[in-house]
Amino acid sequence: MHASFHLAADLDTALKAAAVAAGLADAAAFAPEVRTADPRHGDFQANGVLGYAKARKLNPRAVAEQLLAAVPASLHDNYALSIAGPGFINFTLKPAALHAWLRAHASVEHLRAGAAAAHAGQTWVVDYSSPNTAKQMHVGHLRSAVIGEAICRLLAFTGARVVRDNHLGDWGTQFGKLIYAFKRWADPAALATDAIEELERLYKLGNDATPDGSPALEEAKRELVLLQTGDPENVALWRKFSEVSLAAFQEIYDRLGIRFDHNLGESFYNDQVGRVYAELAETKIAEDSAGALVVFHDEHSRFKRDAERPNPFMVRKADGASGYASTDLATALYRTEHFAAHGIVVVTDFRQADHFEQLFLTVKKWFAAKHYRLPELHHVTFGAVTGEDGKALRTRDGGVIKLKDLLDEAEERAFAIVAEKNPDLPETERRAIARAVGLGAVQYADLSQNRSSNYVFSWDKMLALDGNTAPYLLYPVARLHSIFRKAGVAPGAAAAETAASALETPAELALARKLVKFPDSLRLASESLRPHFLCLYLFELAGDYSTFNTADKVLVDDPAVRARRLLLCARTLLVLETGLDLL
RNA sequence: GCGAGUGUAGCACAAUGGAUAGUGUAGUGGCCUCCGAAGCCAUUGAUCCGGGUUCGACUCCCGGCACUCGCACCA
Repeated sequence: MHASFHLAADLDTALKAAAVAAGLADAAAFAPEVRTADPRHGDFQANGVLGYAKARKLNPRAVAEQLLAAVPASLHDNYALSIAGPGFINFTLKPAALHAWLRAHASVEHLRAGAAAAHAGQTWVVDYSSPNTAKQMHVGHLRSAVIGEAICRLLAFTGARVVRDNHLGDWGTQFGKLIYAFKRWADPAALATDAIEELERLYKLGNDATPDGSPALEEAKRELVLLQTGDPENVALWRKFSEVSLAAFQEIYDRLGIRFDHNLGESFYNDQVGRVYAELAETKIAEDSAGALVVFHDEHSRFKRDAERPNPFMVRKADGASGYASTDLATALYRTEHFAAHGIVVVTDFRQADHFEQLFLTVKKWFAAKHYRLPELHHVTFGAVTGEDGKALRTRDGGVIKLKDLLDEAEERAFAIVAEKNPDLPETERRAIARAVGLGAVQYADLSQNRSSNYVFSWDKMLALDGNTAPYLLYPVARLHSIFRKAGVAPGAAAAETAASALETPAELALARKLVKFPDSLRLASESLRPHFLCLYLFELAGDYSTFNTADKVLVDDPAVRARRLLLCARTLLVLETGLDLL
């Protein structure tokens, strides 16, 4: 039945053609606005008739009738069409069409093939996680990593070449301080056992020992100059800091299923900021202000200069040093030129919104002046993680929670639950389940909401066995595998599926209707860079499956009924596993 | 002070300008000789306030209020 993957997109195309065929005035301007519908009304609905008719003083119901009369006959094979209310067009898939969709989408390749249209042939650079080296990752680093990775997977699944880039904070004054502290107080034994922990201790020592105006700070600055001018000892130390840090980060990334293509930190752009200065000065985009090189965006009400708010975008500090604005500018250029990025996505918390807005404004002016191709620029923001009291999440004694400890606790808590619910399982299996559920719960809890406000962290809620949580989604996966074990067939075995009879019961039809909407949820999630649309879809699918599973027994004696229910089970399992794999 | 983000049931969240604002938790009442009850079914309860645009507004615009955050050499 389906030439393409998106039923909504197909309907949109069909209605546009129908508008022309029906000879509607100004048919080219008609936008059908097809979207998934509330199941009470059908599977898809077209809302565009209302606006179109209103603007031209036509009766919307009459326009809708003209459209339906002009629609290709083949559409009626697959859908029941109706006009409702003031002029909505409703499309309800016929059971045979649902059945055909199920038969046609037998593997993840089938799902991927159609989805690839959204970002086909494009290169997207995604900048996420991006911690500072010489410090451990803490709870504040969780969201960028989790959200960024989900966005990468969504873009890749919809056809993009994705460049995962970890923009490490590995350069700047703090490394002078760290070297200063390292040379004085480094503990070789501690370095051998837990290097990142020791580096972090030295980092704090270095900070505390070098207050403004102190001789120690001057000494730390000299260490930094030595580093920047290639002093072998300091360069070697700095390299060691990076290596130790990356090794520690990778342990976390492994647990979260993240593997970066590049770790192009700020240091990588150290020798590229000169070009930024030169081009911004030459094009008069940047100007001198109190000795610093800055860009003003006066034409933008938000960044307009006034007595209270100078609002500069500081490209080069008065002392000649580069700041993060300059490296970020160089980074944007590198990603555009070297990776030929069609889009750049930066995933950081919302507090950096002003910075990135000014950065993007500057990039636009700069690229336009130099006739560089401008990629799509997206800043994906999210709120802070807070405790249940609404304040920043901290340990009991007020310290910062290490990401490693948080992930450990997630696994332990999940293990306790698994041990209680399934005491009969062997230890190794309980551990494996606990890892999947615990880590999955942390990631899913983060992805399932689209909050730019703060995110309240609650162990009880994220590990709850019901509600929009990872355990709730993993449960039907386990049950489905169990059913196929009992049935003695592999999910998706083609021979068994040909025997399937027509879908019949309300629960079967509801489940099938949900399954065919998977592509639309992917489109929504990937185009808006908001993974929670996919989470919501999977949650609803899991619910429809549970209802089906309770209402209709799969392993019944009638071979045709059994075959069609196994077909439904196979596709549910496929979509659930494919969807969860993207998160 | 200026700017940004966020305000949806007791709590936590959803709603791509569409039809009667969805879900989870908590509360109440049902469902296991039956493929995993980590489940299912039923039920009570909400758009911060005031204007505006629109055939239609949680959504867009204007003005308040509340909370969080950002405002020149840290990233």
